Amino acid sequence: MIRLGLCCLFREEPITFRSTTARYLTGFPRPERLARLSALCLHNARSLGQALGYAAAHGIGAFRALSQFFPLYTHPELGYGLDELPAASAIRVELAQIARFRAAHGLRLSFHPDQFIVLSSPKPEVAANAGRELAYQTLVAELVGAEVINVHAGGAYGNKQEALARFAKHFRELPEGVRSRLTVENDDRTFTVRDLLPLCAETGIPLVYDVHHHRCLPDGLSEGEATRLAAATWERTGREPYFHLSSPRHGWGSGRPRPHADYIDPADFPACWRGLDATVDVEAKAKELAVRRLKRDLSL
DNA sequence: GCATGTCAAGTTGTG
DNA sequence: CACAACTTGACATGC
Repeated sequence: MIRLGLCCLFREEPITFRSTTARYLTGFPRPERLARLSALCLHNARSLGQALGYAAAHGIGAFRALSQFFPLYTHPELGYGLDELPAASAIRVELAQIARFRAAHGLRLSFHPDQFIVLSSPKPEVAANAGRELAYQTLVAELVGAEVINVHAGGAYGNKQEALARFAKHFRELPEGVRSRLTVENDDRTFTVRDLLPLCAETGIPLVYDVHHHRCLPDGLSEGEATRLAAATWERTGREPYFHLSSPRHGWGSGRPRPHADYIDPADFPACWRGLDATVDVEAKAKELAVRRLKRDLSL
């Protein structure tokens, strides 16, 4: 059975996630910085709990958390540890409640680090920074019971094979908690499903199949083949595959199909996904409204 | 109060 | 060579 997932934010429901900027925070002495960050982290923890409550109430089976859940956690100057925050214990209580609620309702939780997380980089400091960021998201993932941290393969630097070899090398150097959660997604500029399958075979990393990216950057595989091959990379883990779906804001014939539309056109839902056991993250700007509309349109 | 410009990080591709 | 696109706001600032 297909379960639909909501990504990061709400359009109408009053559930918000707060952040701040490094530039602004730099102006305060460290104790006040930590106090401000603490308030944001506690707010975000409570909002994540509300988000899961909303999902459970509306038959939404998965939620993707914001990367900036703990704002600036890994920043080189402004970074901090959870237990340095004045509200650390209240935050831990919230996260533990979320973990229980998530498990009780069978909801899936995932993280999707930003574009700065590049495990294929030839620059040691970039790969090291990626490791720090992944360690942070893993810390939160462990506290709330999230099972997936999904990344793109990054840049090719003129040679995809070498870039993927560096990705695999850096992957093997990551802690077990990160490795067991990490997944890799085909993107719309560089790495296709066909490119990533050898990496997945070699490392055991599950492949998240984004059909919109596949349509923007085809690789000779049909959607049915890509679906089957991507799903096969999940079998070893015993977990349900993750797919991503969006519709083009300006239409397929517009010359710029990449930007996401407010809602999903049901015609963009691949016929070969019907009846599968899979989680489909809905990447649509109308957020919870789009998930609920698609659920209705597909009679899920 | 409300509108607007800015925001840590990387890479690619366009103008 | 500079800069927008990725995602997508939310925030601080300035009027």
